[in-house]
Amino acid sequence: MAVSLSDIAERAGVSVKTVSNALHGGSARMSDDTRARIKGIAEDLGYVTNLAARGVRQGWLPLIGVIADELITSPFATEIIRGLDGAARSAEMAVFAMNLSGTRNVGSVLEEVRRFRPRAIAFAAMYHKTVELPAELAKSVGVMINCREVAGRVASLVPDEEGAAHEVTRHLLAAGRRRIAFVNLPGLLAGELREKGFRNALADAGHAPVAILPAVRRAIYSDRAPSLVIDHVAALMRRGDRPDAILCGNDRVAMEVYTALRRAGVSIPGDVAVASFDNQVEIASRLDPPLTTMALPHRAMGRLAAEMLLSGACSSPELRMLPFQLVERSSI
Amino acid sequence: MAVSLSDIAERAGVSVKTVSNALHGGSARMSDDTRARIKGIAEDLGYVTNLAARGVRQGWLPLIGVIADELITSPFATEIIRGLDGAARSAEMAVFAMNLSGTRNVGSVLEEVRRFRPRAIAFAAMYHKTVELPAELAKSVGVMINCREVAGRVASLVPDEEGAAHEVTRHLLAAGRRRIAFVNLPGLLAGELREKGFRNALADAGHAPVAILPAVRRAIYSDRAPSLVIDHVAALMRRGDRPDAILCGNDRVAMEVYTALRRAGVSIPGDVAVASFDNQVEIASRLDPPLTTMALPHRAMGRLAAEMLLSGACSSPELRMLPFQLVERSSI
DNA sequence: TTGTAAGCGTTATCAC
DNA sequence: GTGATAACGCTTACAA
Repeated sequence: MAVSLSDIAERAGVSVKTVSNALHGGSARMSDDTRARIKGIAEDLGYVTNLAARGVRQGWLPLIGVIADELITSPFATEIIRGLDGAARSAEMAVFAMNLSGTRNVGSVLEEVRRFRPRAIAFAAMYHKTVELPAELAKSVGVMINCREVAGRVASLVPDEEGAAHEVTRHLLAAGRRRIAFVNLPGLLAGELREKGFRNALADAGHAPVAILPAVRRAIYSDRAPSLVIDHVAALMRRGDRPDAILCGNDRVAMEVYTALRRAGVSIPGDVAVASFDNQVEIASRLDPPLTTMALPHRAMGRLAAEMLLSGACSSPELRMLPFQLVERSSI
Repeated sequence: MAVSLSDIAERAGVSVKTVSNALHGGSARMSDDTRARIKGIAEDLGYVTNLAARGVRQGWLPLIGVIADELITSPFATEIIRGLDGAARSAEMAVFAMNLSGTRNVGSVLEEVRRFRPRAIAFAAMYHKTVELPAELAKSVGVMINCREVAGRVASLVPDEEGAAHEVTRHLLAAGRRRIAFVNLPGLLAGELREKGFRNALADAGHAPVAILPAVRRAIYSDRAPSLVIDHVAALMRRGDRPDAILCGNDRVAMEVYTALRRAGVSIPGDVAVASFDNQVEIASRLDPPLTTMALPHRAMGRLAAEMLLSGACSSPELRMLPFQLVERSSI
């Protein structure tokens, strides 16, 4: 069994409480001498605080529980954890992530997390979406990250998709592009909002989109089959009014758009500028040419979530939209 | 404060112990009637087991602590967690990951993890590497995942880089390729071992490599600058004895090799076959043509690690190498 | 089958 | 400044 306060107390010839004060009681008044001596003994013995014991006493463990709606598999999704972790650490807390995979429902995972008596609980989605949380569960969750609770019972942090689309579209316009097409993600909330922002930005500038195409996600077919994006873009480039810029629903779509443009003998950005969303660095920085894209505010969402949870600022169930950041590379 | 066993006991008119038996004492003998009644009350009251309290009693929390040497940022690295998580869950345990980022050293993170009194601790590296663990820390760590402890004091699980390279090279040879070049990762253990397997496979078949080039990692320069891989491969293709296959150090290198080949007007796999390592799906499946690559055994390492930790089979500090899996797409 | 008492390591209360 | 003592919620040992 690990060394405990009483082991130290015995060795130091003082009471347990004194040891506790010396090691953990920040401002408890005691002689510097005693304190130093006790700390020395603790060090010698290899004492490590038992947070479980402290947890019984206090009613909670210094943990921020995170329920992730899918296995945290996408590279930028881990940025959410990174943000949470940084902010949590400042408060001497740790992040405890639990994945909601397969058939497990939110209720059972939430209970699993609650068994550990975390100080606060967040719910994080891997893709921006709407989530339905049963009323009794909503009470345990302090903040929703990258998703919105349908009933609006829980504070939510989401990326400002519409604003980002507006911004990147303005950027394309500022670069002199006028005939802009949008190859969108089908059936995703993010895609819907991005499209809205795109349309608004064009309308504000007095232009009309050349085309808005739904991208067919390769995953629907197979890992190996070519996606329909290629055909769509090929058709687009055969039109008389071919675009001079293509905005893509995300970086993965952009990767396929690049393939299509290449096959059509179109140069980027000479003939057609390309821009996108997500800043999935592995892809965006290695495409040829490197892709200009709007970076998702995942880290910021994580950090803000932790700050809200720990400061108890999650009382009002407001929806906060965080801005993307434009990452300029050379595809425009 | 949350509802406890005594709340249930009071309501049920029985002792705390009886409630404990009813809810947690799997085979404890008691009337089905009482048990059902108690469970009903627990349900009504919304009872959630307090693992912190149980932990004080037992001396440990049902956690597998994982110390990750870098922020878990690479998409396949999360597979390690996934593997651990699956196996841990079978044993009613949870995985508790702690990142070793920035200036924090292993000792302090290890202590941070130990404060939570996990049942077992694993150390996971994001890239296959050699790790030096101070002797006193090595004792707390049960297994090393994706890395090897220099002193050989701790059981280690690593990918069989050499075997994978041997296998994929044989695969290229079986496809009729004879003039194979290798664009390697510089300064990485994985690259070194992969190169060794590559050389051996060619030697076994009585061939010699056309060229072995160190890839210069783009990250060393900047997110936006082109990598030297492009120049290297261009030079390679201008040679009289140009290769009919290129094996790449990993999928990201392959992505740049694709760019270089494309610029050189070389078709894949018609003129040159390409194969690689990692199976970073986002990239490999979306390249044009989709990339044949050896998938890292991250999930298997995670699962095996958890099984070893929980069965106490980590006593012998042996090094186990797990096989990659060939994922055939259409670049060969 | 159920109850009682003790103990896990910590912190809080209050007395000295 | 320091020390008893109780308490947190749970499990174990033992008694009924």
